[in-house]
Amino acid sequence: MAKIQTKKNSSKKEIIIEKAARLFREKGFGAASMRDIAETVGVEAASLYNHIQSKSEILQAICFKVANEFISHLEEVERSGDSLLKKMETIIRFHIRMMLEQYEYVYISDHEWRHLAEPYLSNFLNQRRSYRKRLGDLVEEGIAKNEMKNIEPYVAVLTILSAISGIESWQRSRKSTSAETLEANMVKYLIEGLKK
Amino acid sequence: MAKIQTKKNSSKKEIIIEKAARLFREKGFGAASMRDIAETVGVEAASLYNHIQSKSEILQAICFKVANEFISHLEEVERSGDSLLKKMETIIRFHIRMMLEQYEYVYISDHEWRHLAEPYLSNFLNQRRSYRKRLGDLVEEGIAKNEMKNIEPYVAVLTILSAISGIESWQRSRKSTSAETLEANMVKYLIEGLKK
DNA sequence: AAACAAAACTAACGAGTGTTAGGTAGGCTA
DNA sequence: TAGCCTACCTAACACTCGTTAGTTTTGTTT
Repeated sequence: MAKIQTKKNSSKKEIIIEKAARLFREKGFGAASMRDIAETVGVEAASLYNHIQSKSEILQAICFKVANEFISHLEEVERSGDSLLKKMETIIRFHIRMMLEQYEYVYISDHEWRHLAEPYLSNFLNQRRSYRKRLGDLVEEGIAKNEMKNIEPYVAVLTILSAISGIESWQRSRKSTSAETLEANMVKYLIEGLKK
Repeated sequence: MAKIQTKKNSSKKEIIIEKAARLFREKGFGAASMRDIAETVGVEAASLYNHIQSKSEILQAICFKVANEFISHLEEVERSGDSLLKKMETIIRFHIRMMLEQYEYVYISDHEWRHLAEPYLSNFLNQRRSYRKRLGDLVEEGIAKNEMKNIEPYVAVLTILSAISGIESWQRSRKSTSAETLEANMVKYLIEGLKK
């Protein structure tokens, strides 16, 4: 019998994913059980299966939602007529804001993707590799056009993306430094370090 | 009955920790079972308990070994008479080399510490916070002495440490870029971005 | 050869895992 | 009102988990 996707169904599914995301981030994918998720949703574990097909499906939904957002933003930036340094800054700011506004989802996509089942795992890694390659091409062009320092593009991209992903550890203690200060200073460091 | 620590005993314990580290890194602490570890050691799971006290103990040993190495290196650098920029460069290079040479251990200390049990968890986080604070003080002094750009010290430290920890994702595909290129270019990016 | 301790083994424990089967209450439509 | 579908429930299955108990093998020392 085919599942009919009603409004109620899809919104409950979204609630489940949202609650699960919180738990996956706090305890890790493996340590967060279906019974844990069910409890925060306010339902028995078995009832979750009226809305989702498996625990894996939740992880897949989260990882690919995030990946798609980054890819489509990149395509938008690539089409723009900005300078290469400006393009990189736009991308860096987008990453930082995603990390601030969609913390749970981005964190999981960064740290729990290894628990994806095949073929989603390979798929995810291919998208990731391709995304980084395209960022590297932007840096390479920026160097060629004398906008940027001669830093090996792969290493520059790795440095930038890793630095941003470390905002995760700021999220746990948001007290002393504001989000604005964080964004402004990290952009300053990463962009001025890249600028010729 | 007190356990007697013979030479054989301690070396077998080290083997167990080494093999476990590999598995913790590959599958995560939660997903790597004692039976997995036992298999790679070439023994039954129950036999592991002749050498270690618990699965947690393995994680503790790894995390604190790494933490202690970083702390004692920092103390050495603090005592040196180098400029502040040079001090930071020394620390950055040390972090990168640790990431290259003790990949498994450093990775686990970076990513699996959340599975530590109390009171080790709090202890670990305190050491981490104190370490970052001391790095921040170096940056703050570097700014005051006009050696460095005025980047919020906490953000600068976060950026540096996160960037380096991202070398993890390079380790998985070591083909195109050599370790030397990686170190040289990352140091260049992080130091020149910091230099006034 | 006898004695001893270290380190391996088998077997099992209690708890927790994702998931399925089968049943029931409540609301919408014919 | 009768039928139907959705979303919940309880109960259970077939594992796997870390760990312990009790026993046997192995290797060294007297």
